[in-house]
Amino acid sequence: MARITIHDIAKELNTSPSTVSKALNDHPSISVATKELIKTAAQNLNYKQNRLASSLRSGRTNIIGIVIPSSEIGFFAAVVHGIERLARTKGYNVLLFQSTENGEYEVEGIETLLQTSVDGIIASIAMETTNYDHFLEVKKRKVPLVLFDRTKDELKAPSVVVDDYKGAFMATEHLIQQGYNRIAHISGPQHIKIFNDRLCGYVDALRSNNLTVDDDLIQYGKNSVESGRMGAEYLFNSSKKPDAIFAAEDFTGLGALQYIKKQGYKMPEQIGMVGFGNESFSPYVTPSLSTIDQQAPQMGEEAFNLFLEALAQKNNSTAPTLELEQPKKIVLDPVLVVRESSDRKRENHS
Amino acid sequence: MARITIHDIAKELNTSPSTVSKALNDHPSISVATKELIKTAAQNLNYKQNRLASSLRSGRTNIIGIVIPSSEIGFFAAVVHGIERLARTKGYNVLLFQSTENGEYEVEGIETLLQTSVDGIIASIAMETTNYDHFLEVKKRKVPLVLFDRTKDELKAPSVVVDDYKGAFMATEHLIQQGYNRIAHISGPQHIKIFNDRLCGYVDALRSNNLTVDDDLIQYGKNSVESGRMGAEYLFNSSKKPDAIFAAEDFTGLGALQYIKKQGYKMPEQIGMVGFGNESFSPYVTPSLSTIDQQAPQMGEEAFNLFLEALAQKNNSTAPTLELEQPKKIVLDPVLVVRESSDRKRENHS
DNA sequence: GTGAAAGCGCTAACAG
DNA sequence: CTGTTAGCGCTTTCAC
Repeated sequence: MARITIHDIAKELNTSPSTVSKALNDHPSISVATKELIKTAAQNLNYKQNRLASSLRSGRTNIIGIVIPSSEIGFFAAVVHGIERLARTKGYNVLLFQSTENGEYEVEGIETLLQTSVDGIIASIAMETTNYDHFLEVKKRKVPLVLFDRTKDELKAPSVVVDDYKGAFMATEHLIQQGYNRIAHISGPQHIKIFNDRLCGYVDALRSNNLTVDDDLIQYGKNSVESGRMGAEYLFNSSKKPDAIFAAEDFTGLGALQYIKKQGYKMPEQIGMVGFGNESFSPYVTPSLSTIDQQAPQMGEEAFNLFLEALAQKNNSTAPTLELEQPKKIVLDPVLVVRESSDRKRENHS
Repeated sequence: MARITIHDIAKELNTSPSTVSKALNDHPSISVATKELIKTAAQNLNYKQNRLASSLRSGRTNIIGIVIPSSEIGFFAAVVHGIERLARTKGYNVLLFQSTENGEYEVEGIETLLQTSVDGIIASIAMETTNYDHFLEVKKRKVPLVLFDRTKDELKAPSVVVDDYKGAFMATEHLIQQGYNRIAHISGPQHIKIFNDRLCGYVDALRSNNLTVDDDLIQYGKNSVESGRMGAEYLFNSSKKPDAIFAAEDFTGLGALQYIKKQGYKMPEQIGMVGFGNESFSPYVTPSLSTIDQQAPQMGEEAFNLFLEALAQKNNSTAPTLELEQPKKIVLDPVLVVRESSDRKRENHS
């Protein structure tokens, strides 16, 4: 009645456990006939491999760990989807951790993944993280580490990001082309690279279009609907009201959008707005929110591919892993998604 | 340079592996002094437990498997959050599978969880699932199984749901109280219990308010924005136009809402609308969508508690588990969330 | 092409 | 309170 093991199958067929193991793993040195025999017997006995035992012995789990801030942020959920979809085809399963932007939870998550002997870790760093020892630990244990979106160059891990600078530049220039010229920016925490990059893209787009950069038009929010609302409130109560806002991500943009609507401004006629991230709600708000799409599913797939590369490199230990060389960094092209909130030229919204 | 094991610690301290193991696990039979000693040594050597070995030996993984249709549906993401938050405090980790509503993936997911020897499985059944053998397999292997939201009574597993009938009744009655009287319903696949329950709640609310139930006002959709749009289109092109819609979930509601807006109807003045599920986008659409909140985080916590109960019952094998008795079923109270799409009496929207 | 033997790292009796 | 022993179920040399 207890769980069926390869010993049971071996006994049943008067053969040895090792033969059964090899047969079930399609080892080349087993004849097709016995493989057949063993596989059907396994089916009949309703045998299920014990992966713990297998992994303990072989040193591989075929599990890849993912650490993200939150799967309630559509972007991360979509990246995970991309990873999973590809991982499945390669025989990998996914163990998911959410840090909820909390540094300690992130440490715990990494710890657990390491204890579980995952074959690799793909992560996007939590907002609150300031110490990176846990990631260094991953590298020290020679577990392949790949970062995406919220990366950290100092960790020298292969990574995949969208070109945040370019995306911000595109968003800002789009607003300029729509005829807005007092464009404000609500950014995020500057210790996170992507928000700084987006800020730089915004600034450079203004400059290269001969618009002045006004510090008073730059707000620093915390990536929430609420902080977007507050940022907009501040901007519109200042002496230098903007006529458009580029928000560093869609949640902030949504908050700002709500405030602007509430104040009775017409959007996009009077005020324009572009977000960043193409969140799932963005097409559905009114006016629908223009944004920069970050190519989430691709990002996931690229991240998984980087993991496979790192794994191959690790196993192929003929080369002693030149730690000196720069890790591979894949930069995806952002895509501008124009919706009602910035489409002043057409004004084709209902 | 290789991974540190308890043997290394034992050697270091001239003691035995078993003592080290016990100390690290806070076994009562070890003196506080040696525990102290061993723990600091472990820290210094940067020891990390090998959970595979531990689990293989002990028979417990402290991992709980979750199978959901998709974490891109806010409700499921929120339930998972609820489970995780509680599980963490009890020393459990979560292994997450998404079936993407696909029956085969669901089978694969369950299979993998079983192979990984998770201590229990919490699941919500995929739309496409019609065969339940994989869930029966879980029970056969004596792995505690808990279902939530998309449950199946025949599986005789403990479960937690929101009172779907009551929620639908509340939603419909709310529309009636707002003065609507030709209330349509866009439902979901009827082989899924919750959608049938919601349909019944709708019907009974009409009846108990002396409104006639008109089959032509009932549409059967597939839980997507698109199918909501189509359902609404059909209803508004029929000879019997409704003046309100109760949608079986928010995605459908959103699609219907979009169609209605596009047609130029004023909402809620002319047409009222209530959804179900309180998706993350629902407060942000225009008009914001009234809905039934399903208490997702609570649902997650209750589900985890049911798992703990089942586990306790399994271990406490003095009683030979009366399979005859009905499994525990927790029914949460739904909460009506009134927003702009149905708030005709106040009409306090911007 | 098949089987015997060893052991992955840990925990759980049990003896001391 | 500590140490010895055995073995979880599997994979992997290495003989045959």
